[in-house]
Parts: sequence; C-alpha cells; structure tokens
Amino acid sequence: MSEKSVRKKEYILEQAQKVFAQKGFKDVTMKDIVTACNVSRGGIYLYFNDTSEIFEAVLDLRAKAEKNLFTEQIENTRCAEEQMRRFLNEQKRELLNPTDSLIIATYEYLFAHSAALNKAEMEDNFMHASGQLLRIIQNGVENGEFSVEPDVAAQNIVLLLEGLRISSTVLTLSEEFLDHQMEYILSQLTRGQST
Amino acid sequence: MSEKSVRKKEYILEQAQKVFAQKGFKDVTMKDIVTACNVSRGGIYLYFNDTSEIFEAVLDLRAKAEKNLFTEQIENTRCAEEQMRRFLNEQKRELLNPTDSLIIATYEYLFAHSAALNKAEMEDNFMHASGQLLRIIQNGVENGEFSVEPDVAAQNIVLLLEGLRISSTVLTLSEEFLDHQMEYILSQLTRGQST
Amino acid sequence: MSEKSVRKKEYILEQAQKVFAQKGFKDVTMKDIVTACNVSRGGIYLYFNDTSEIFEAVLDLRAKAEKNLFTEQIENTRCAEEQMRRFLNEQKRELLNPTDSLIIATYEYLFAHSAALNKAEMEDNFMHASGQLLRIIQNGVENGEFSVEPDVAAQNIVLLLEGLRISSTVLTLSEEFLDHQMEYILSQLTRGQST
Amino acid sequence: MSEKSVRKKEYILEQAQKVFAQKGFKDVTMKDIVTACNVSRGGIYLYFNDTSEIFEAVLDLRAKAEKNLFTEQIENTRCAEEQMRRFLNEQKRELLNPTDSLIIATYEYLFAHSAALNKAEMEDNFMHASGQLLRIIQNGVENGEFSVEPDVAAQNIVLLLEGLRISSTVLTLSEEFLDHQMEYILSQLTRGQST
DNA sequence: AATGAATGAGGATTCATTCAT
DNA sequence: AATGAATGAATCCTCATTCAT
Repeated sequence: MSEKSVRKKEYILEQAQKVFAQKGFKDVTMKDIVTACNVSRGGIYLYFNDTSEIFEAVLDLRAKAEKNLFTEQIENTRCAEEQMRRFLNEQKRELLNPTDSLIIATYEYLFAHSAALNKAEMEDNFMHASGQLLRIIQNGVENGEFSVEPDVAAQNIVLLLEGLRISSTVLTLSEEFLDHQMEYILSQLTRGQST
Repeated sequence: MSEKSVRKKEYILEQAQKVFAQKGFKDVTMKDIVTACNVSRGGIYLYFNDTSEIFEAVLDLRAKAEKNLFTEQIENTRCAEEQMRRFLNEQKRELLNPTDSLIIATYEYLFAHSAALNKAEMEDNFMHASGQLLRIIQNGVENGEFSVEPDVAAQNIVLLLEGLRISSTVLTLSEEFLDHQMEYILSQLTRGQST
Repeated sequence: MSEKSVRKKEYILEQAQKVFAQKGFKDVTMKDIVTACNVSRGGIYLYFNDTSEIFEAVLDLRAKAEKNLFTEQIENTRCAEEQMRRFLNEQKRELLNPTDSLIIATYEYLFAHSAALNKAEMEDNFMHASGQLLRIIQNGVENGEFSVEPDVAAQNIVLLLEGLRISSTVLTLSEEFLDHQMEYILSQLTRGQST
Repeated sequence: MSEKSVRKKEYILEQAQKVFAQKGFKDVTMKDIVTACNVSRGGIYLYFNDTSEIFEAVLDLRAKAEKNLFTEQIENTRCAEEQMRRFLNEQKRELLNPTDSLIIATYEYLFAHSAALNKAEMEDNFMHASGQLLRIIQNGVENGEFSVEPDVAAQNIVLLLEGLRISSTVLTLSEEFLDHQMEYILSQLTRGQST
C-alpha cells in the first residue's frame, strides 16, 4: 500500500470514528461512512469490506493512542494515592466529554458479534484493562496507603467506570456528581487506615 | 380491545422480549417480531406501530413485574445488612442468567432515541432506581450498621451493577467473581465499623 | 332491503360524498369511507363492493336532487334573458362554494374507467346536460331576445361552465370575476341585438 | 451529473409523460415508471424522489417546448383575426389528439397538492396563460377588428379551452364540433362589427 | 346484519455491492 | 486507484378483502 493510501485510510478512520461516536455501531451504514469521508460509494471497498472491519480498525487506532497516553500520565509519581487521583481525573475528563465516546458502539459491536467472539479472550482483555489499576493498587497496599484485596478492588473500579461510561450515553453526569464518586472510590481504598 | 386481543398482545410482548434479549434493539425488525409471534406481516400493526412501541411496552411489562418482586423479597427484615444481602443476591441471580437481559437493547434504544428524550427525566429515573437501595442504606446508617454517605454509596452501587450488567453481555461472569464483588460492596458499607 | 338498511345506505352516501369532494376519487379508500361513516371495516361490503360503486351511487343521488332543483328554479318565467340569468346565478352560487364540488372526483372516476365507458352514451349525457340550456336559448331566439346558433351557443356555455368548475378546484374564483364572465355570456347571446 | 445521466433523465421523462397521459397522476406508482423506462426498482431514485417530482419535471419540459412553439407559430402576422385563427387551430390540433394530454394528470396533481400550493401564485399563472391571448385580442381591438372587453374575453376563451380539454378526456370531440366552437369564438370577438 | 381481527398482496424506499469506465 | 451509476434484496407499511363470531 502506498504512503498516500495509508494516509487516506487513516483519514477514513478518523471520520468513521465520529460517525460511530454519534450513531453507535449498528445504525452506521457504508453510505454513512462514505458520506462522512471523501470517498466514492465504491471506493471505500478498496480499504474496507464492511462496517465491522472499519470499526475494528478504529478501535485498534484508539488502543494505540491510549496506551501511550496512559503510561505517560501516571508513572511519574511514587505515591499510590496520587497515581490513583491522576488516573481517576483522566477518567473524569473523558466522562465529561461523552461526545466522542465509542462505548455504545463498542457494546453494540461486541454484542452483535458475540457468537463469533472468544469469551476467554475477552476476559483476558478485561483483566488487562484492570492491569494498570491493579499495579497502582498493589503499590498502595505495599506502601501501606491502601488496605484492600487488590484484584477485587481493581475489578470493582473498572466495573464502576464502565457503569459510568455507559450511563453517560444517556444521562448528563455533572462534574460534582463525578467528584463525589471519585472521592468515594478513594476513601474505600483507604478504609481501614484510620485504625 | 377484546379480551382475546389483550392476551394476544401480551403473547406478542413475551415473544418480542426474547427477540430483544437476543438481538438488542436496533437490529430487530418488524419482520423478526412477526416471525417470532404467530402474526401475519400486516397483523402486527393492529397492536403496535413500530419496534420502539413494542420495546417500550416490553419494558413497561417488566417494570411492573419487577416492582412486585422487589418489595416482596426485601421488606421482611429489619437488619440492613440482611436486606442488602438479599438485594445483592437477587442482582447476582439475574447477572448469572444473561440470556434474557435487556440491558443492551435498553441502551441501544435509549441512545437511538436520545435526541427525543428528556435528560432531566432520565436522571430522575436514575435517582428512583437507586431509591430502594438508598432506603436500605439509610436504615443501615441509622442503625449504626453502615457508615457511609448514603446518596453517594447508593449511586455507587447502582453504577457498579450497571457496569456488571453491561459487561455480562460480553463476558461470562463466574459466580465466584460476583461473590467477590458483592462481598466487597458490603465490606465497603461497613468500613468504619471496626473502630 | 329493510327500511333501516335504506336509511343507513343513504347515510353512507352522504358521508362518502364529503370524502370524495375532499380527496377526489382515486385517493379514496374503502378505509376512508368506513372511517367517515359509522360502519365497520367489513360492514361496508354489505352495501357496496368498492369505491366505484359508492361513487356511482353518490352521483345518482346528486342527479336526482339536482333535477328537482333545476326545473323548479327556472320554469316560472317567460323572459329568456331572465331565465338565463337565473340559471347562471345558480351556477355562480355553486362555483363560489367549491368545497362540496365533485368535479375532480367525477373526472378522475370517468378517466379511470374510460376503457369501460361507452363514449356514445357519454356524448348523449353531454347533450342532455346542455338540453335545459338549449331550451332556454331556443326560447330566446324565438322571442327575438337572442340571436345565436342555439346548439353551438348552448354547448359553448356548457363547456365554459365546465372550464370554470374545473378551474375552481385549483383557483379561488372571486365573485367579481364570475360576474364579468356571466355578463359576457349574456352579452354574447344578444350580440346582434343592437342592429 | 454526467452527460449520459442527463440523457437518461430525459429519457425517463419522455416515458413518464406517456404513463401520466395514460393513467393520470394519482394512479401512477414509481413501479409504473420504472417499468416504462429501463431502470431498476431502486435506480429511479438516482434521478427522482417521488412521482410528484417526476411530474413537475415533465411539466417543465413541456412548458419549455410549448413556449417555443407558441411564439413561432403566431407572431408572423399582423392581422389579429388571422393570429386568432392560428392560435385556435393549434388548440384544435391538440384537442383532436387527446392521447398525450396531461390535463387530467395536471388537475389530479394540482388538486392533490392544493394544500401545499400558493393560490395567489396559481392565479398569476392563469393570468399569464391568458396573456398571449390577451395581446392578440388587444391588437384586434386597437385595429378595430374586435370589439370586446379584452381581459374578460381572453379569460373566457382560456376557460372555454379548459372546458374542452377536460371534456376531451371523456368525450370524443369531433373535428366538426370543434370547428363550430372555434367559429363561435371568433364571431363573438367581432360581434359589434356588423353595425 | 354487523363486527373487527387477520391475512397477504403491492408499492415505497434504502443500501450493500458490483462493474464499466 | 477511483468513480458513481446501476441492480436487486430486504424492509416497511397500508389496504382490500375474507371470515369466524
């Protein structure tokens, strides 16, 4: 694939991402994407065969971008609570900007393809997703900052965030509301500390 | 509407519910529902005008059924922790049986109609959903069983459950996994108790 | 057919007439008529088999009513010009009230059935329609009031009126406009008179 | 739109015109037109969105063609009576060939859309239609050939022609019959001349 | 006589996908 | 590589008409 092709492909993915954020996955047609990009009706097939392929590529692109962001934002501190605060703040920032969230699209996609999906692999993914968090919490426990079962706590937070993300597609979550929840999470991690 | 019609309508809703549980909301066509029931192509329009109307009716039916179940299961005890356990057990039971969950369908429906929806009203609904829980937690706080901010804790649990429900469409949640989370929730409510 | 049936049938025709006046012929469905009357979906078939039959019956009913009106209004004068004025006034009155005109419906009906129609018979009808007029004009010619070729003049007036009727479905004809035309017609009949 | 597209569009309009002439407006379906042209079920939508749009385009096409014809046929003479004869002959020619008349279709279309139409604008159109005629008659009056009120006479002739056109959809008008009417019109214009 | 539930045919419309250019 | 015209499948939805009650 020529360099020009690569750039065009990336452009398509950028535009497609917006479409998926706005309409979810199932309602998006090839026509929608063709309209959003600068491609002809037939031209899109030179790059992708259907909306699933496009969506997968969008997710891949995002995953790469996020990975970089993630490590960079957090690693530069020793204090687990501080790391946790940064992490939660990052989440909060995203939750306050639901316009470009792919959460609904992602669930629609996964659910639509659930027959074809490897559940074991998905669980692995879930564990990975909580991996970052797990490390922070383990740090905290080792430091004596936190006193929880690290696995369970990390999963708990991941699930809560998922609940927030999915709710944000339908509700308007205020910053105040999110602050309360974030504080609650932190206070839970340190609960036994007072003794 | 004759009595027979009423029964047929209910039958349609039962069958439709299965379809929505299996395919979500957006992918369901009038034809799907027609095929699942014993109705002709045009016959369904005697009862409903489109899939949205059917889905709304399915949700209404569910809401009624759940309301009864809820009060009955929980009210017969004074101990807040016991009430909480019963509530969580009920949630666990549902989470282990994701085949007939409408969670994906519900989010697809809400998201697809989000332009037409009243966000303020939706937030009210959310608050109500946590209302039951809120009362249990307030009881617990008054009893001295729990020591949390009731509002925030109730919302936290609702969101976590939402996270579990939506995740269950894509992952297989083991009973063990759920038990850990449920215990974690309970332990959080009683955190300061040890002192 | 029982007396009650006869009355119901007439009631149906009355209501149907309004429907045809409003929608023309082709757009009217059995459902429209059923909705406009107090009859059940299937019940209408006890009286009529399709919209054509209903429309034909409506026209028959009208024809009867008009015939009575016509003779009654005009015959009581000897002066041809006065008769003519009365006739034209009656036409004017109808043209100013186009809401219950069946002209469009009639042409739609005739055109839709033109294959099945006997053209010769239709021409007879046309001649009949001008018959009344013809007699008045012949009177006038014999009196020396008018000086025209009676056949041609009568047909001319019938055609002009048809033009007015059909135009009135689409334009709003003012009373003033109609007065000018009516005067013009009259002046034509008497044209040679000045000599 | 490519040149080929333009030609195809014109081809569609030609074929559609025949369909409208035969069936009127309301009975014509997209399927009818698709069948009459060489287009697939969905293909027609590349050119037009519904039958109204097609019919409007057909009328536009006609209007252009007629405008040319009109001026060309008439302007080359000074004598108003001669101009009038040519004009009426042209009308006669069309009336004798009712197979490709769009009159019924036009009234069905106008009537069906009457709610959406601007009546004032329609009246303007009507006045314009009589404009050509009006000029001829004014010429004649100035020449001393005719002695009538030009406005009223022009409108009278337009309405008569409309009556003839609409009647021709249902009756077979003989050439003789038309000749009589045409002569009658002309004689009316010159009525006072004898003095 | 009368009802109205039910059926199925028919037409509208939108898209994924192909293909000639 | 790229275009966009064209096709045909799939769905939606409305009615005429039938039929059990």
